[in-house]
Amino acid sequence: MPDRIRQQTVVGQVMEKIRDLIATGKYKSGDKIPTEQELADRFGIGRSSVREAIKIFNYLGVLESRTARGTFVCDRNNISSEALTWSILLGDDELFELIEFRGALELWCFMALARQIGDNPDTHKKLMKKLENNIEKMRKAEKAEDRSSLVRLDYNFHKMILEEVGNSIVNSLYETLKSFLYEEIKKAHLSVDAFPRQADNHLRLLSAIKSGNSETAAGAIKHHFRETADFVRETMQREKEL
Amino acid sequence: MPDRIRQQTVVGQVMEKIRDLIATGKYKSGDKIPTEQELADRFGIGRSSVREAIKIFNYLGVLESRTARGTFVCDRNNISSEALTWSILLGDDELFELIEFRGALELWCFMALARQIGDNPDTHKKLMKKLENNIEKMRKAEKAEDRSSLVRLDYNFHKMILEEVGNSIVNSLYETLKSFLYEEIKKAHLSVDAFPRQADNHLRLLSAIKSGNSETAAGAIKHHFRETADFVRETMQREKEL
DNA sequence: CCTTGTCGTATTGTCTGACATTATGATAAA
DNA sequence: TTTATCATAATGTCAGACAATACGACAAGG
Repeated sequence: MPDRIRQQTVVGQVMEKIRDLIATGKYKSGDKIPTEQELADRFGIGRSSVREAIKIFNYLGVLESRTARGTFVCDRNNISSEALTWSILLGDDELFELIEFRGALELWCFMALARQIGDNPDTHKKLMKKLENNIEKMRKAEKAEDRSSLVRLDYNFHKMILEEVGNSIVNSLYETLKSFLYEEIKKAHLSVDAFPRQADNHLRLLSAIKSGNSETAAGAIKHHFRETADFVRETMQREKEL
Repeated sequence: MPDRIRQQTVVGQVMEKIRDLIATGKYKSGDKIPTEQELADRFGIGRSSVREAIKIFNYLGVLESRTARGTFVCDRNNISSEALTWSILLGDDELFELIEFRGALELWCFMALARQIGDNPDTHKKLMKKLENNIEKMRKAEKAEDRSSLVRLDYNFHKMILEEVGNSIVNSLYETLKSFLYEEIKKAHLSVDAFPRQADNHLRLLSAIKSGNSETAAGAIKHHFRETADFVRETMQREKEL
């Protein structure tokens, strides 16, 4: 089946024009492009068509419109991984696939981090300190049976590691996953009597990282996620029984 | 420096509204959303504001507006690659992050697959056959110096594995990445004289999977991706020298 | 000299109403 | 049964208006 023929719309043509202006270097990072009215006049079209094109570029992080000032070409572009995010949003994926996927992201981050530490044990000292601190708080929360804090601490633990490795795409996706999983996991924690011993579990993860051996780290994170998955599975089972 | 305060614009709010409508499942893939005028009335705003929001979603491949028919929710494999294309114009950093991210997805799939085979060596026999077949074709393509085929075979090799493991999120994301990376890698292959010995490389990957040991698989895939990254880096270097 | 307040201006943000274009289905004609 | 015509509804586009606002100039006051 051939792709649907999409006749070139005015907005599409404007986008190409603007794209060319940037691609050819006519306007560079930080430059101010002509006003909407000016572009509309130059292209012989309505201002709203120009606006729609500019709006899209705004969303893509290519242009930035500032009220009363004008529209500028962005510099270091943080191209939106929104497109990737939407990909997740649009699917009616199973909870387990989300957890699996989250595991894939973390697996990679853990291994990368362990590897870096293996190469040079002096790096990431600060992070280690913060992680230890976090685990300490977990212990307190466990004692106080403060489950809400526990979930937050759990999330923070993983988030800190993700950020340290610093792939912005991975981070952005993780953030998206969070909004899906966070509530789910929180609910799970609140609904059951027992919950995993988080502090100990995370301590194991930390040791694995410190070992500087990516295989050890991989083993630990895989184990961790298998436990999480089991826990969620169990919780859902109980919910069904009600 | 604190983030710039960006006051919520009407269009931004509309986008959130629409996003919610989809996220909450009110409108699913293939559904027709209300007309622009209807949405404008419902939200108590002008039609042009609704249009701008819808336009952006159109570009991202989330919605599809058809003249005289209405606006529909896309299914997720239409997520626009064009949006990602823009990042080519931008820094090289993003490119490496994408490659890294792709590596993260594959790492997980390889390990999962190897693990499954380790647990039960009789599974996935059919896939193994197909992979061997693919490598054979690579050999021929290498002899014929048919680089275009080589890129396609490379992609297929990885795609087959991803599909076998069968996490739909991972697959969907990989598909999105493909449209973006495919061209980039193809360009790289075409522009340099030498290229890696793909058949041998992939044979190593296959053996690692067959071993049924996920650590072995992890090592192999990491090595593979380090090579790929180096190759791209090198290519870009050469391009800069021109 | 420095701060503060006021005002004009330029530009984006938004609304409205109009008309153009076109895909679809109903109806009529052959 | 096929073809032609037409009405309808929706998006596509345009023009004009006004609102909101950031910024610079300039004046007032200390």
